[in-house]
Amino acid sequence: MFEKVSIMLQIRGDNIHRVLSYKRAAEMIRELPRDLRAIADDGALTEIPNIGNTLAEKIEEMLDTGKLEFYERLSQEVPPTLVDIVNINGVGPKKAKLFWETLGVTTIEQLEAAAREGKLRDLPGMGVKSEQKIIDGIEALARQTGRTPLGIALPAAQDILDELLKLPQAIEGEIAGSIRRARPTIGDVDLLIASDDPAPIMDAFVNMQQVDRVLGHGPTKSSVELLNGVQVDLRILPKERWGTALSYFTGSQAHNVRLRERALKMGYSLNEHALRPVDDVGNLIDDADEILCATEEALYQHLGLAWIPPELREDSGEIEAADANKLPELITIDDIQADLHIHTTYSDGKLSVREMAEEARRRGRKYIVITDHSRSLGIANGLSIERLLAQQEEVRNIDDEMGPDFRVFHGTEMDINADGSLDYPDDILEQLDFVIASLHVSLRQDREQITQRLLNAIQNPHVDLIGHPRAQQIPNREPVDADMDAVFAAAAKYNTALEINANPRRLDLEAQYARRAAEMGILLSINTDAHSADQMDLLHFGVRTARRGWVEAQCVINTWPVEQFLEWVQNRER
DNA sequence: GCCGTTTTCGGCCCGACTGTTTTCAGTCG
Repeated sequence: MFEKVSIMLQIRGDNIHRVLSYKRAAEMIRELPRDLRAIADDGALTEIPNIGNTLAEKIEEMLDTGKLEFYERLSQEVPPTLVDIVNINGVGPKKAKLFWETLGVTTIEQLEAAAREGKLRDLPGMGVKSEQKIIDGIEALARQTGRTPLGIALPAAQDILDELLKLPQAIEGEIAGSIRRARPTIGDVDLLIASDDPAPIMDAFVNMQQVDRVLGHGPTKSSVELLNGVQVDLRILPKERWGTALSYFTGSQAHNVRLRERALKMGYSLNEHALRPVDDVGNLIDDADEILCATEEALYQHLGLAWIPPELREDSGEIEAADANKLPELITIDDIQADLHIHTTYSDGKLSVREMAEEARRRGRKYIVITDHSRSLGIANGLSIERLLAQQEEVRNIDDEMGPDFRVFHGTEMDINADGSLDYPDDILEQLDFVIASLHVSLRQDREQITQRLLNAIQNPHVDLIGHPRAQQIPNREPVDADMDAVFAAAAKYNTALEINANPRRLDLEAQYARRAAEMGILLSINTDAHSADQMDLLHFGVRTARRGWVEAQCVINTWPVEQFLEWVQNRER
């Protein structure tokens, strides 16, 4: 609602900072790891950054009545459907207002018809090209499938970058933007290349075979839309400006704004090229030399800050932490000792127990747990109690064969059934080394039921870990509607760990929830949930997600040596 | 509309590219 209001205010011509206030509030609310209602009940709405008294009141009104009177009134002045028109690439609030006031256009359909009839070209500031651009933009919008999952975007971006880096003019390159920050979904791909001769690289870029249309083509910046609908932006700057360029192009925008504000207070204007000295009122000092930063470290140092890992750059406290020298020591992929969530041909995996063990060992893991699906999940060939016990024998044998330096344990990924019961009885769970409980069915139950199912699992003394707790699938399946405050409270109380599932289709818990869990002292576990050997290579997505959640190694149980892991599992059951 | 190592009032980051204009507004990130 606030995002919509923000755009409507902009069309109306309100003060841009008021407009941005609504926009920032909307962004903040979207990323919250708690229910807005729970925060409101605590009277803590204004503790959310960018939410002041006015917006807090509006939130309360919406929570109480389901409506916002301010929006209703605004809708009388500005047709809400104009918001859709602003979503067309190349159309902003000014053009939307122009089309509405001169032609009475309020919907995308009307705009497309007007454009095709050639009615737009004669409007002030418009021309034939602009008219065609709007038609293209509407067609592109129809093709768009929304945000791209990180798991798709990252390898695709790497392919394009590798291709461009083959050119002799390219010195080095990096994927920047939200991919570098490891957001679970990506709006567009941002690439940065260092070069003193950008033109040939730009030309190669806009002429790549997978390019559908060129959105912009300049000497230092170009944008294209690929045939698959993904937008890719390329920036090229000289190597001696790499630090400011990479920082700028990594974002987030909110983080950049904070850095630039900080630079101004220190007497510098910061952009992607350099730091430039300014006077007291912020005007550039003409004859002063600019300060170049060849590395991000140098830039942050000039700003009096420790280097901030990209995953933290969301203006969610990282600048304050860097200022106080209290940045977390983020977990790295080398910290991971084990994979506690692995499937085999016993259920729906592609490889045998032995093959998965060998693949895990080859990738440097020190121990794994075999966790196939439980009996009720027929679609995944879930294991009956008999098959589960037979599997245990095989796991024991393979564990023996592989020697003391690589351990194979036996567990299960047990379903939390729709009625809230667990899929194996306690006397069976007791015999397993490690128990994951997960939601796979009846995910659209109401909040009370879903929450109770999760609590039932968390409270069972044999359940060690809740697998992919919110059961989301990116980009299509929304998370379950659970009371996460209650889930976290129970996990803390019963010392049950929560998973960060590394598969890029899940990334669940998401970062903001992982952060909150870790702050509450809840243990986490980053696992691949691998059904095949190559899925074991997706581990880094889970680690990146954990890093976005400010997670340090010691609160992730599979960073522990095997002895510590076993001790924890055994002690917590008592 | 938010917010405070200068401020409870008066600020609020910065630049590239396009298309329409004769110097810049609009859009985007």
